Amino acid sequence: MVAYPISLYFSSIGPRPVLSMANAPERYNPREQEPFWQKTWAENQTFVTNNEDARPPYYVLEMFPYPSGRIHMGHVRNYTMGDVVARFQRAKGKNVLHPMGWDAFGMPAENAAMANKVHPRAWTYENIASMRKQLQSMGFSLDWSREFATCDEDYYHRQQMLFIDFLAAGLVTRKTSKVNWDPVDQTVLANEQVIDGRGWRSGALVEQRELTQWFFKISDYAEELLSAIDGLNDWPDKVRLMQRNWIGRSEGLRVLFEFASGDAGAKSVEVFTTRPDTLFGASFVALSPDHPIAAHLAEDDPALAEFIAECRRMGTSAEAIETAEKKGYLTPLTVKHPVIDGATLPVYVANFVLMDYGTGAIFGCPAHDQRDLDFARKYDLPVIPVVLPPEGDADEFAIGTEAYTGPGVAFNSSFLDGMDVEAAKAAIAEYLETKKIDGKPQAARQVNFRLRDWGISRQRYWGCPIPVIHCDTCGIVPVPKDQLPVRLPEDVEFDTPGNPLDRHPRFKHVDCPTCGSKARRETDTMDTFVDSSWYFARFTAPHAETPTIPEMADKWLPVDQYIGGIEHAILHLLYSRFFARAMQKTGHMEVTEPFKGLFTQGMVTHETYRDADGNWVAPADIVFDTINGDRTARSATGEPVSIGSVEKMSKSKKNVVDPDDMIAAYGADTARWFVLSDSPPERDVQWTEAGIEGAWRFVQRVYKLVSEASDILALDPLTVEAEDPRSIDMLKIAHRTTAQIDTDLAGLRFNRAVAQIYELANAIQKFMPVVAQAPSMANLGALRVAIERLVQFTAPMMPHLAETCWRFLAHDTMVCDTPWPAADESYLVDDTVVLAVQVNGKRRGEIEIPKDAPNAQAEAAALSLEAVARILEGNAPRKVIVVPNRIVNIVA
RNA sequence: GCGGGCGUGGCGGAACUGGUAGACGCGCCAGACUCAAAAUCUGGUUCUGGAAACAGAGUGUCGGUUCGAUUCCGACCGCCCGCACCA
Repeated sequence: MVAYPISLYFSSIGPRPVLSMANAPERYNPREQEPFWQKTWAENQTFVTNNEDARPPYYVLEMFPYPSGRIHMGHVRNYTMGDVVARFQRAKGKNVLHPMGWDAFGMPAENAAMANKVHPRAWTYENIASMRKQLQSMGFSLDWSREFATCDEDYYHRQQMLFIDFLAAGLVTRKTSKVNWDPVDQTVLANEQVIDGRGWRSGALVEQRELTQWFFKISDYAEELLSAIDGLNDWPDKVRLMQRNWIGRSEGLRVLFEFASGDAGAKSVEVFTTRPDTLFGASFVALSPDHPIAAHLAEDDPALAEFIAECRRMGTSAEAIETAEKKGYLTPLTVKHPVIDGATLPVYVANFVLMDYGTGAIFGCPAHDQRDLDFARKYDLPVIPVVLPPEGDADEFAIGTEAYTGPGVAFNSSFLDGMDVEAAKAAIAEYLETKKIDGKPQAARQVNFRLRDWGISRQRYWGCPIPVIHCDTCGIVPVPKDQLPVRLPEDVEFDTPGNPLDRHPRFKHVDCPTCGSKARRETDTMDTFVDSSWYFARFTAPHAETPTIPEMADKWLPVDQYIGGIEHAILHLLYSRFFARAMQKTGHMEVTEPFKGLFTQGMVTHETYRDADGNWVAPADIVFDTINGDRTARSATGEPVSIGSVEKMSKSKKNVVDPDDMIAAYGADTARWFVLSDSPPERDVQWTEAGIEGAWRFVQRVYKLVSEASDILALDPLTVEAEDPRSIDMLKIAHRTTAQIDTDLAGLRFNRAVAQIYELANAIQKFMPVVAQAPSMANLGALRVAIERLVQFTAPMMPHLAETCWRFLAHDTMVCDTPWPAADESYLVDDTVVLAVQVNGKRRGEIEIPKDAPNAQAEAAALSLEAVARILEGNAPRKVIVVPNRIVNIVA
């Protein structure tokens, strides 16, 4: 049979399309239909959002992609979910904003420049062009008129304006911080470029190096960012918890320890502790390798200097520091124990003490802190338990290999004995606050945050230039707004590592905007997290001369539904929350929380394959056989291939499926349906060939169902109305499905909505022969309701197929413009309910009784069951529990 | 190392707030249609025993709370995400 393109039959979306099922192709052809509808939507500007539209606004946003060059299945899944939300809300009568852009600055463009001699700009925009094409072939309801890339001059220009405003508002500061330094390549490395302590290109041992850098003062907002989490009710609890822990508010005590011996270059050292109640169990003091006292000691102690140097070769990531073996260097210093007269404690320099948390010095109480305990066991220090667990015995309680960190009462602790942990903390604080060392109180209570200021300086080319000039006379001078943007120069070389801006004379050497004397332009660019911290606001007025138009930002923000990967749960979301506050402070909008609803989706995974030599093999190059019931794989050339574990799709393991291939083979709708089916959206989904084929079959099934239904609906209705309860059953299912899908889509439980749609399709399929045989008004009416709803429910997920089907049902409008159907409550209630009957919690039968029947009736019906009587053996039940309309449990 | 999460048939998963475990899909088995195959349709499908009725077991492991636990609590095992310069 010749597959005529349906577009021949529906050559316009005008008011009178020609409908003829007689000539329609038997199978749905996405290659014809998908481009047709995409073109139709584009020509009609169906998804272009008007800011002035009177309908209630709804802003749905997916985390924008990095333009790596190809979309991957993770993108397909993420953007399909967002599109379902957008199309669903649109059908619900909202004015939906659903934009797309590109997170386009970043390291890969510079790496490509070094590897392939291609300019980062050219590389990036080429990637954007091909990815845009790919996304467009998916049929997403995006407003492409608002598209931008963060590397667009327009965008980074406005970002520089924001920086200048933040600087004026006191939200920016400069201070030193450590970076990974590659001594061979003479360049700063990202954490991911440090592999086992060595630079990824040079292989040289990485050193920590101090640089003066730009920071956003996010820590000023620590308390506010923490407390506002309580209001983020539409965020996953796990993300809220992660953010709380990241901010890490802790109440503790700063305690001065006076030196007893040795030359520290100071009279005392200040430590921060959250467990001052364990002070009587202290057995050492440890300083960060970056502590000034450690530096002072190292001046005359080459061994210590070497130890500190060794610590600095660990790289700067917390992960590297904390997973390294705990090591300490015993200094000649001792300190006086603050609460035990005459006692002294040794002072170590230890690799696990961080300079930028607390005071850079700690006291160790090994009995009640695991890290301290490991350290004490290693260096043979005393372990004195001072907190007794509830029901513990003070004479017998001892610490083995595990520290006790739970609740209890103080003991071995002089005047604290008998107090619980909280009371002991208060008592010791009160005591030390009144004592003086060197004229200062020995302790002060302090609220401390783990959250550090946000370092935004990057010594790289492909980022937003920080718009300031360093003048020897005037100091730091912001570039005047009328001289913005500070443009990235085009003529740069990537032959040598390091920052091309720093060796670019015309960029670097400028005159001071204030005094006109020779000055230096800042050559650091901004962290790409800055770019992604306000793009959601820019989408509300993407062409404005200013960063935002405040009325537009306030109209749309916060984003009603934000969707992206869990890997962004902390940094990106926290930075964006900070940015919203900073933008409010500087008058760019009123909203302080950028994302009202947040959804974090899981990854797309796939089996891995390796050939006999252990090389990874791509799924596209594999043929599967079933031998003795076992699934085996071989390469296209017949070589055996072993099937490995299921892992996140990654280029390195070649277990990737190219969305383009899927779209070419099955069409966008099938790919969309597959990524929504089965797996709950927050969980990882495994891509399987069987799964995609199942989705393809359902596409064809819907098409066939609708075309058959449209034939039946064209029958002449019987003039005599036959009473048919089956039409009522059909309507009940249709309305029940309506109610369920509404809840499921609103809650982003796409997999459940998919299951509902399958059930509706199954029911329609069974009902159609009934209608064909008895085409009464009631039956025809029920079929029309059911089949139209089936098409409407599939529309957000498979929009092209749904539009085609909608035409078959004699509509001359588009389904994407059709209001969402409502469930009729009267079809949702049943007169009777089926209750399970349990004996001792085990299901033994069921009873059907009227809904809301009295408990006594349920009990009587349950006891009259034969299976129940058999188990009771004539004995009276000890107890009967009736949960109305749910269950009866008999305790024998 | 620290913080967070996940674990249910052969497979993906469902189960509202502690109330019938396995909806729906995939796969498989049987049947229909076909010269045949594909496609499609119908039925079956947690495991063990049994012809069946039915009985027993069962939601990573071990234990606890409860009339009743996939759901709550504790310990453990495995996998995943983040850890501030990947995006």
